[in-house]
Amino acid sequence: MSHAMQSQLHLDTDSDFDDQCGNPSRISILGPSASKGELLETLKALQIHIQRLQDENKSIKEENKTLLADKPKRKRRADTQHELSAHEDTITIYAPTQDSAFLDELYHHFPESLHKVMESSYFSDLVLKSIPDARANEIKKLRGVAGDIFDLPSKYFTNTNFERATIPEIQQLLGVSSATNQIYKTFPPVLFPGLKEDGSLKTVFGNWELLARILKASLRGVTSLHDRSSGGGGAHTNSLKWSVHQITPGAIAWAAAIFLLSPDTEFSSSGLGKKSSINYKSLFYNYKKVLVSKWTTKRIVSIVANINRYVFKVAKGPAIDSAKQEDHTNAITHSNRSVMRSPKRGVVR
DNA sequence: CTTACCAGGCTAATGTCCCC
DNA sequence: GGGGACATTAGCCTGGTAAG
Repeated sequence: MSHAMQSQLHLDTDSDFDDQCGNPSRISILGPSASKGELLETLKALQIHIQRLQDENKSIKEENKTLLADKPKRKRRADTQHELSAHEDTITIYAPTQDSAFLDELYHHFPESLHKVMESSYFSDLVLKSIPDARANEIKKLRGVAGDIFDLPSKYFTNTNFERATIPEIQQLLGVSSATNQIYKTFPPVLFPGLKEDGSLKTVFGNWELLARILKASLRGVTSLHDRSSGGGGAHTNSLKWSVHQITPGAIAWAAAIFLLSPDTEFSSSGLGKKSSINYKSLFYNYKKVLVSKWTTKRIVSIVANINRYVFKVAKGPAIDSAKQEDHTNAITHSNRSVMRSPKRGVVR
């Protein structure tokens, strides 16, 4: 999977795309005389393959995130490199723990020249330690803009200890009836358009705008939300560093985790909320399962297209002519919009 | 005491604007 | 076009807090 790493080095995403999709050698597998049935068969196989690749891509991104968080970017860290070579090759990779499995997987994604370094306990300590750290930074960033994302006063979120459980609007989003009745659902109203729950999950994740805002803030930086006529640059955003050009089921599932709304003040690595006792980990897997299994359905496809457009389309120059966005997802966009604008969302800021 | 997490302040990187 | 001023970003550090 070194390809994913290479693509970090250059930002020309289009050429990547061409490499994979327009590669003549792949097409020639079929030969010029392929029948319609063969073509369809191949197309089907390719679609399945792509789906699998997207999933794989997601986990690689997760790994990348960790690694990049670790990479000695700042000068300060440079001197620690010397200690490494002197370090005895303590091998902690073989213990059958989850952490070790993770490291083992990382191991295979790296060039051989780095393997020695990776076997040092210094490396594993650093990697495992930086995971909560990177996550904390991400949460910190999102808390700062959570008010914008949810259309609620930002003071609800900037202070982690704010009594979010007592706020009626948040109770509605989470589907709890009162501050004392804190039983959380796997699919709370906030995941549905217009906060209308649907047990059959026919409309779940229909509130793509909310998910898209979370993902955009996370991937493109907080100011990308306000869509101002671009003030300045800034260090590379997460989407550049991770070479993310489209969202994945895991990304949506992550954005859907309702941690920001919950009364929890910290995101424990166990995936369990301390105050709320929400099992975020199982929520994540539930959401991901639904998304992956329905990834090719018309409804999810249009949601994904909407999110992708919102997050990744660069709104350069004057406002994009809405007529130009005419395509098959347009109808869905509009219908969703009208549903989203329910009276409940008219909260003053 | 150690570990895990987070907030706030700061640092280095980097894109855009604007004036020459 | 060249080169700062400026804005903005993620990452780092420190210190506080809570739990084991």
